[in-house]
Amino acid sequence: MATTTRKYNYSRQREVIYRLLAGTTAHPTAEWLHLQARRELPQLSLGTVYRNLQILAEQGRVRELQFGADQTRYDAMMEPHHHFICTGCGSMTDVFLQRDLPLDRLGGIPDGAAVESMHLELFGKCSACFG
Amino acid sequence: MATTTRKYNYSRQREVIYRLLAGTTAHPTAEWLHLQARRELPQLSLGTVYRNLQILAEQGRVRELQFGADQTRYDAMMEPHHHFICTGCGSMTDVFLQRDLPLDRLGGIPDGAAVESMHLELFGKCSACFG
DNA sequence: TTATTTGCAAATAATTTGCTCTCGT
DNA sequence: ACGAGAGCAAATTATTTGCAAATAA
Repeated sequence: MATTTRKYNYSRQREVIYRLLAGTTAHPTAEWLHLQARRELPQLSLGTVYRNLQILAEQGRVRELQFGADQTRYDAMMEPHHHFICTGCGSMTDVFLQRDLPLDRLGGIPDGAAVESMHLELFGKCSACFG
Repeated sequence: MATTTRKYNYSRQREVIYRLLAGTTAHPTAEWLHLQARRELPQLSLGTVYRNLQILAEQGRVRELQFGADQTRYDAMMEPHHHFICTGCGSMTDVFLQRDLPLDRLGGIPDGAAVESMHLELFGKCSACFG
């Protein structure tokens, strides 16, 4: 398979986007990043934001997150971790496992399949949305 | 909050869609369901499929699934369960936990937050894609 | 100077919606 | 009869892409 490698030049836009993403725990969308980044780079286009988020993901500096929402969210926290998602306001909070999940307690993993990573989604109400 | 209730009439289209979904473990997309259902209901439109999948979800008969893909997938298996997702071919397999996950091993759940449900995503290669 | 990146605008693709008509009760 | 559901096409929305000009190496 042609895992065509690729060369990455420096780009100010990309670093601004990355810095913003690394500086928040809010798991923002491309649109939010665009809005923020424009305070520094008023010409920055949304297309460029998307392109750079893709590149950052290829570089392993950023993770794309999906959950029942319409927009992809991004995360610069690359330590393995999981998420608590508030079903009230949609906010995502990082959750860390103190020990690995016991894979032996899982049934139904297809024969011969190799699990490479896992992501736990916890749904509920955050304190602001419930108490 | 206005959880506006709603009345549901019987609809042949809806039941065909549900039956197809309940009859497969493949976690199909709206498009696949549309294609299949049209063998029985040649006039069925894709919009109707989407509308009915939404209603079925409201009724708690169907679950919407998202994972890094572009298309939403649907699942009529409503027992709590989790998923193994092949990063090669994108197939999803149901995974059942033999015991509940030990929530006490999780760190970082925001104070005062109430976890209501969880979904574990396991990523890896299925036997066809790796061996 | 050569490949990469940008900004802009136009193109995609999945999903939703408006409208009129038909069906379920 | 009356509201719920269908079909169709047009509209939305997030994301991607083509292209000419700008930038990095």
